[in-house]
Amino acid sequence: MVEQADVLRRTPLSRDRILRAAVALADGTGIESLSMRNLAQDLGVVPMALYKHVANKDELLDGMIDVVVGEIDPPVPDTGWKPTLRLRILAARRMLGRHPWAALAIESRNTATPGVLAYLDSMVGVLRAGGFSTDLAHHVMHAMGSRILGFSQELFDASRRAGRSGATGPEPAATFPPEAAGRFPHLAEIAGAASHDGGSVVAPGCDDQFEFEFALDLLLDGIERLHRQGWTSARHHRPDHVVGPG
Amino acid sequence: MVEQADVLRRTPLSRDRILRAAVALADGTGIESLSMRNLAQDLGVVPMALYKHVANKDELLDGMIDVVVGEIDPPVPDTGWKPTLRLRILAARRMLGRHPWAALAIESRNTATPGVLAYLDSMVGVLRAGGFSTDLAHHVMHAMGSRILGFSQELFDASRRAGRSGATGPEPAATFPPEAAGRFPHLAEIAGAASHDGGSVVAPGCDDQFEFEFALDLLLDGIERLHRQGWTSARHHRPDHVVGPG
DNA sequence: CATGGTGAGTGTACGGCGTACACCTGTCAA
DNA sequence: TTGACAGGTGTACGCCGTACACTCACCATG
Repeated sequence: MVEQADVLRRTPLSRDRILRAAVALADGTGIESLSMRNLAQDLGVVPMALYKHVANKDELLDGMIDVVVGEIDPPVPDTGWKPTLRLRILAARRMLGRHPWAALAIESRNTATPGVLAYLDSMVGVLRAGGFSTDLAHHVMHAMGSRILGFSQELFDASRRAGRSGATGPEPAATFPPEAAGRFPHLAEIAGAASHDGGSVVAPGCDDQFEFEFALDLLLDGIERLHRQGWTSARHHRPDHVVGPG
Repeated sequence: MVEQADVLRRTPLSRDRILRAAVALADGTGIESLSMRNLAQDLGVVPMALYKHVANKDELLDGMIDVVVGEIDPPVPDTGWKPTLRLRILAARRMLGRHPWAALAIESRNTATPGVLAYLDSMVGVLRAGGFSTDLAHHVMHAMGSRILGFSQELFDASRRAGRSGATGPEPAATFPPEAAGRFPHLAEIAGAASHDGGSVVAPGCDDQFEFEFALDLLLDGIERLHRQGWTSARHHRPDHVVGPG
């Protein structure tokens, strides 16, 4: 025991070890309970020791983001831009499933980390290789937005809840209490409409993965259509904002 | 002077007055510097006085959200679901322009506020009135996600920056420092590609409003297509996740 | 071997945060 | 007149990030 703790304490701190411990801590107890003090304690070290390896908490978060973004599977060479993008976005989504805190963390930062930039750059590369003009690729990247990193972009994302990850089972309807059904009839009507009557779905709630892929494919199909039509912003962009794929 | 302060102090506190002051404070100095202490000081009152009217800071934030969501123009009756949705979403976006902190605040909360639920309910109502099945309306609401509240859904939203709102002019490229251009060639190529060569655009950066409407119309057009085709999840939802609008 | 610089880890402290809890005080019904 | 009560106050606790001065092991150099 003492020996093991001793070994732990003797293992030298390093930026890498700190980042890995921070990711593990955030995975386990949620990002909101990731404090420099908790992290230091996990590492068997005094809080201020961390500051020899990371500038401050913001930089720590940036590092954590790059760690998890680096986990996203690289793009697999495929027949075209569309399946390549699709598969990689689904891979990013799997990463977010492992690190539910990452979405909010990335969105809260005001500046892009190198890892995120590298990811985005490679995604643009896929588009360009698929024959997209710089113009269209630009607008497509904006239109995809955070979805290109696998974000669900739902208003109330169950997996985003800051508390303990994993086993968020008990309350699928926590965001829509039953007593509100009367005041919001359309929502109530909609809520159970994920009847999934075609499949053997067990849960009464809706299938997150299905909703994600539905939205993703809706977007990708629209993009493909624009690409085939040779869409160009020159024909649509007007100062009075009569715009759009129309 | 003393008299005015006295009048201020004499004006009884109320939940409403607190919420309005909180919104004004967040608008002015950013959500991150909205503390119970600062807010109390603005109101000429001691911090703990606030707790007679709001349960805690989370409930305060919920109240603030409902205040600003209530500012969104009501839906204007129109020829159909598409322009109605479009106009109201653009109205929501204008609200977010006035209250840049609101997007992050709404996304960070894990439970829907009554105001947000009312907004969503009315949007579902528009879809249903437009002839959407409960099934399709359900999936459409998921696919729109936070965009239905006017969220840009961009990864690095300039207006989301927590600091001072307004006059964020000086650094449009803060998220993409020029020294990174070499390491991210595709991004560099894309960055300037918002050439807008068809219009009289002044700024070299891209036009947020254009990008937003581009993405919105891409989505709405796709939805319209599904609607016309009588899309139903029964034909697409399979347990093995071969899904999508295809 | 002595020495002195260097850098990792430590200890203390400060100002801020949300908020529990006991307290005062002005108002108003009985 | 009184006594309950609601709204505002003061103090205090335990968190937070982190500035700053420190100890001390290590190692290149004399």
